[in-house]
Amino acid sequence: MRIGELARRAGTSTRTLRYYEAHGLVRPHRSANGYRVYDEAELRVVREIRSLLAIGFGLDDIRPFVACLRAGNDSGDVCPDSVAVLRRKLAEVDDYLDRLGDVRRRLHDQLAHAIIQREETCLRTRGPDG
Amino acid sequence: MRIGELARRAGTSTRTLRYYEAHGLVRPHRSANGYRVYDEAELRVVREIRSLLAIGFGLDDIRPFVACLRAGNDSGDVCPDSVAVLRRKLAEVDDYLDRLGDVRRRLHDQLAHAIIQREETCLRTRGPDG
DNA sequence: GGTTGCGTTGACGTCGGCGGCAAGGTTTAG
DNA sequence: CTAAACCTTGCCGCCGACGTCAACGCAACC
Repeated sequence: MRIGELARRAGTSTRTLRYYEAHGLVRPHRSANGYRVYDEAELRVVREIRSLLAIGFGLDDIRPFVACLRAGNDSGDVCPDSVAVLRRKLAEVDDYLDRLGDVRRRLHDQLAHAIIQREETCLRTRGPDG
Repeated sequence: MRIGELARRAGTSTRTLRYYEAHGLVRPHRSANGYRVYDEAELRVVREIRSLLAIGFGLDDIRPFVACLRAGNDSGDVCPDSVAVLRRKLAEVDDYLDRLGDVRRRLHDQLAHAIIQREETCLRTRGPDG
């Protein structure tokens, strides 16, 4: 399979596949004319990469998952390094959820306060009877 | 007040203040020698900017709040444009919280699955008695 | 043999909020 | 007089996952 077909089947671009390769995540062979040739298993790899990117992983975080797949496992998740990353990411997400919750509260309060202020201004401007 | 003093009092850098100015958020006068001169009210403005940046606003989002302060209001929140931004941001944060919750669940499930897989592998390798 | 559609490498652009440096001018303190 | 501490403008660097050319080679079809 060449780069165009893999890109289509993985739902991405050739640029992206070359980018992953440059970062050591995908490993094609080369045909006589220099074209990249991917074997079937790489589709799985690319899908794993895309899936993890989609939930906020960086390419560096993803490397252990790819290695895990390449080691012959059914899932990229089951190797110790992958599990370590999953744990770390879960902690990060929990942290971020906390902070985002704080932000939400602050936004909510600011909004409530702003609306009350506007109502009071409105009353002062137009008299207590509205 | 010149740029260095404002930077110190606002807890930021001169580079940052020039950046805000380039983006139309802060408006110093100029003294005869070309130095930026800020009046006292700008400290309030810069603090508003920093506060909103800290909770994830972009400079474009912040512009209405600055205008609101400059219009003489005690708070940058009370003007219609600011309220609109607050509403929009609250909605964005809610969306993001939802998606992050989904991500959290997926991470949690993946982690649980990975650990179960590892235990099973362990049992198969070392026999049912551990 | 010309066109079309693959492939290759290389390099620059994107977004946003700055950091940091260069190369100067100004002011103040000693 | 000089050094230090301010200030000015301008421009490149950063991060990360690519998009988007440019300029070329290879393959296949009519």
